[in-house]
Amino acid sequence: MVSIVSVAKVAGVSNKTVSRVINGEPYVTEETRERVEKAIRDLGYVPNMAARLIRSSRSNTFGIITDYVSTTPYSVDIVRGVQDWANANGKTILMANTGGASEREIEIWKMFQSHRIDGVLYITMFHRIVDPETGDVSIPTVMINCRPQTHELLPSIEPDDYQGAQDLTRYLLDRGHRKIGYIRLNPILLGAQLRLDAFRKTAGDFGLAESDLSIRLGMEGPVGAEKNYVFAVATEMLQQKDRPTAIMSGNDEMTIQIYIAAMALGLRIPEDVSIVGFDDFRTVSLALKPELTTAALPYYDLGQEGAELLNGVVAGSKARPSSRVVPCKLVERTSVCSLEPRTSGRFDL
Amino acid sequence: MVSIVSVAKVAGVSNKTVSRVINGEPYVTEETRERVEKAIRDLGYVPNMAARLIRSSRSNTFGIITDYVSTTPYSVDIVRGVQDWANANGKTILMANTGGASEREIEIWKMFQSHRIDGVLYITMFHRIVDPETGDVSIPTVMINCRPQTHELLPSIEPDDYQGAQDLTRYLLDRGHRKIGYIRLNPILLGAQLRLDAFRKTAGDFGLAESDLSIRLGMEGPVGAEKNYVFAVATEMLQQKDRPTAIMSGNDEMTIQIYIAAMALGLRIPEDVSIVGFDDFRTVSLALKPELTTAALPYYDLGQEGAELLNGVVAGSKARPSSRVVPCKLVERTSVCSLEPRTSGRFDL
DNA sequence: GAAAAATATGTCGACGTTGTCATGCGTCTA
DNA sequence: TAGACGCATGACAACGTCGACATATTTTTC
Repeated sequence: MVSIVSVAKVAGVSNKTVSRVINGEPYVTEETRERVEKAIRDLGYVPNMAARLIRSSRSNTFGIITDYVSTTPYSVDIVRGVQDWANANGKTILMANTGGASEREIEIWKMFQSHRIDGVLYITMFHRIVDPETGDVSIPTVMINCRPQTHELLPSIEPDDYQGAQDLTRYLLDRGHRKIGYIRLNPILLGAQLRLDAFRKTAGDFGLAESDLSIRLGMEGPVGAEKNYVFAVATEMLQQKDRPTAIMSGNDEMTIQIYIAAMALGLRIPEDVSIVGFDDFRTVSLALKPELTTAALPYYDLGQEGAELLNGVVAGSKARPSSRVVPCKLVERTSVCSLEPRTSGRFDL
Repeated sequence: MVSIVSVAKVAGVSNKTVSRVINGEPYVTEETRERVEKAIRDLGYVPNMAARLIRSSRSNTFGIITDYVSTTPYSVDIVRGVQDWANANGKTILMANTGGASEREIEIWKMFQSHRIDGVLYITMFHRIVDPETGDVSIPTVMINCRPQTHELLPSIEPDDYQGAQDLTRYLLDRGHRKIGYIRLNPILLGAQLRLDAFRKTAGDFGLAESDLSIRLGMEGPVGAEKNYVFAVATEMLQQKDRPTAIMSGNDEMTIQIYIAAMALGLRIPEDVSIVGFDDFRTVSLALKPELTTAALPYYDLGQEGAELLNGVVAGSKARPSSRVVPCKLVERTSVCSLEPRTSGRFDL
């Protein structure tokens, strides 16, 4: 392997001078610099990170730990966000996933430590509460899409499920819907409660009575093996003589069944029922016709901001280990219609 | 940072002896070994990979390059497959994604080189033909879910789209379907042609005439901004007086619209039309009711086998740079019904 | 019971890089 | 014109690990 020494030899300078050129340090003549650069090109020299690390003990590397339950396919956008940030800032990414096994997790932390990682991003594939099994390893850590339960407060970045559901509810209210159905997400998901709370509160604040809201459970049970009531619940909801004019659902996946239930009853969307989803699973939200109005989880941004935050922590900013929250974005498509002249301004900013 | 030297000091032996213990070399007394191990535990010593690499110039690290068009959400299972293999075999994974930019790609290869990566897995998120932009870097490489176009033949691992479509077609024929509709995938996808060919050939071999097959284009245009005719095409197909008894579609995403089209026409699935998909996007195939019979792409296996193959290449097995193909798996659910007593054995193994 | 073999441990240097310090040279200041 | 200063470069050590080799101790062999 061609090293700094061979370059130095070819360029006729000392290895320290080559080092200076590589790192853009001052005090090198233009002429020397060019000679060295030519030698580098000619030899195809590439600096050896391992050697660099061994001297400076800064690896410029972040580790990513994921749990990787791939039921929520778009959450990998978090990783993409991190990678893009890392790329833009000259960091390297080491990746590992636990598959849920906690012995595995301990190994991973050891592995990270042995690579002298600068910091760790602990990423879960759905929004939840977890406690990282760090073993006795301590490396600066930021949690993304999850939050620690116990004492040891690690900074975390989470999606704002509450605000997302609030926006969707307002969107429906704004368009004149006064009887709204809500089919709930599996309650073991952290987002489920937040979204439901937002829905209730927002509708309540607007003046709707609890009787205007039909709130029903759509799924329950362990992730990956849940019981699914969505089709039945939606069918029932839509058969009431006083049926809702709009249905909100826990996520886009559930929405497919609501669509099918509606169509099976001969109802048109959005003329007869308006429907909104949550998550913006694009395989679903764009494939449904009419395309689905939904709230996009800010996965990519979570990744970017998480990396940014971790970088701050590593650099030593004594940042309060607070939990930051990133807003969801309402994606307006064509699954909702206005029932009456828009009651404008009611919820405008 | 605690190093081998501090351990040696505590244990009262030379650093070489510590090294021996760490690497499980012979010629160490049980008693010494225990003393050293205790010192390691007490100090929380973890070997420094960088230093190890610098000595042995084997990084035990694989790099992953992805293009990361996240339109095909489950293809990240490839990465999971690689990671699990790496974990089981003590390798580390460095990840980077191009986002499609080729300058970026060249940078990545440089970066990999500077980490003295042992080999590279070049992974695309949908099945296609690509030529890696390696710059002038040469590292052992295996391509997964894609295939090189030009001269420089790199080994590759691909899903067997042909066999998958063949299995699905046989499945329908076996159940008595003799008039079958087919809604084609975007032709710019490599799988599109393979799947269509398999469908045509298999139906033809069985004795169906071209007139028994209605083959229609469902999508076209650049990935991410394609034109979508699926709903219209499906509606039209199902309105023919002599309509097909079963419809195959390019992928599960398209299938949603076929379901909706069918329901809108008052047709029941599978009693009036049977439907099969392709890909097993579980957000869709499990969410549709009735659940969708489809062919699962072997993403996870692609990852595993790719890593395995790369390992062989790195170890120097002069393996022919052949293209290996991994079978798709038919996932039987409830979207297909039998039209007549099963013509058993026709296609049995 | 001496030579040979097997076992147990240590010394030293090298991997590729960069930080520290030293040196050489030209230019400015008083 | 001597001393001070700024710039350009080099010599050398050190980071943590392990391979090559050397040495010391025990066991086996005939």
